[in-house]
Amino acid sequence: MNAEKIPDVIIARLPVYLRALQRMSDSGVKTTSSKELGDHVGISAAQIRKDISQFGEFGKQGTGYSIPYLMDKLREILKVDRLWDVIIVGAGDMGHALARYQGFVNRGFVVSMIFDNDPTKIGQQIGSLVVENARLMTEKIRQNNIKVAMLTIPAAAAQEVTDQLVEAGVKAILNYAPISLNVPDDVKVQYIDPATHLQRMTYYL
Amino acid sequence: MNAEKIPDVIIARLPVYLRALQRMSDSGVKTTSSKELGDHVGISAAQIRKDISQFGEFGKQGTGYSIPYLMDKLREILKVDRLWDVIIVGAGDMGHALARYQGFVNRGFVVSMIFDNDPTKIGQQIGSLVVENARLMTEKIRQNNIKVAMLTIPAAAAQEVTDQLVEAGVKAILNYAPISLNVPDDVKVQYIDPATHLQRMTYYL
DNA sequence: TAGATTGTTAATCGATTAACAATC
DNA sequence: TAGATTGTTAATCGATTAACAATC
Repeated sequence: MNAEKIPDVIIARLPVYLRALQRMSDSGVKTTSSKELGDHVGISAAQIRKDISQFGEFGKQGTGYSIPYLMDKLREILKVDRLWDVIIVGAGDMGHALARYQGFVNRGFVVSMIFDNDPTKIGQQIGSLVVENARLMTEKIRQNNIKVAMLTIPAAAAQEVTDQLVEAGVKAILNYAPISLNVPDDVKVQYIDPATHLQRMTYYL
Repeated sequence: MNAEKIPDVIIARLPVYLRALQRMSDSGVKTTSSKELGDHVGISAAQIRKDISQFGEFGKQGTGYSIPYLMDKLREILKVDRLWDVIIVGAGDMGHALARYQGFVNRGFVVSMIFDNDPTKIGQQIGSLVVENARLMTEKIRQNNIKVAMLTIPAAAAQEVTDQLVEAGVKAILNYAPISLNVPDDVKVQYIDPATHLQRMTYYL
């Protein structure tokens, strides 16, 4: 048990390590070193070792880390050694793409519902899901104890819907709307805004 | 003129400031303070002032910042006071969603081409674009002097296509494939991987 | 054993915050 | 003018790197 507060920057890197380990594992490799893993993800070996050692002694001197073992440990730490039900709010193009994305389930997530308030979209089939009426959203969130949501609606509606999600018990929001959200301290938000990400690179051009 | 190297973390925050200012501007506000802007984006007033002051004295004591003026300056700094042609590689669900996204053009970007290597997709119309043969990609990149690309292909093909993009002169890649890319120092990559972003939040649940 | 690589400490480097004189 | 808020300095805080003893 580790009582120390782990810095957010370290937590943010762990999924990247896990993703790289998954790829090594897929290609049949069983063992890696902090040097090799660091080369893969563009981070120094010292930092990799420091990050991992926050949670225990998962490596062996001389031989490095067992990939399956380290993956298990990282999954435990990140709490993705289970399947989280995730909802999508907004059945536009982005909502569609996420609903059909095959990459969630082996990384700890299942899209279990998708909502919209547009009558022409409600009832529509997307993959194995049917678009549900947004008016029922908070009720369904509570019934199914949903903690994780992805928000793919216009910026103008995003804060209001966020307030509903939070009120219904959602604690993690992946926000695709191009706006900063206001949430209580115990609710986490991650932002995905392609224009913002592009603007982080043009400075260097 | 500022010869000092501006830290990457500051550059990464500027698009967020710009986005918040745009929203204030849209709602008719003409002036803001570091305190108010900071409240909007969840960053301390001191940090906002420090960040902005790296580039000049854009505010006025007593009254704060003129929103249109500060937006102009941030756009100049980020080089989004112009329109960048951007290509999409991969015409799957995500490529579709990005090709039809309306949020680029007023933030400095125009999607000008989309490529795929799947014969059933080549020739397909998406919005105002037609899916082009990936075999022509490097040629078209050179012809049109493309510097920015979005990558929405499976992880297995991502590094190979990245090498082609780099070889053809692309300097900024927004990568939607769930894999870390290897690029030269003068090429920037931003990562968008919804599963990774979700995994950054489950730790806290 | 000899070589390799971890976990950890101490040193360095960088980023954030607090405080306030300057000034609109 | 009086109040508000900037730009900037110094202090604090936190993160990264380098180095190496421990050990597989």
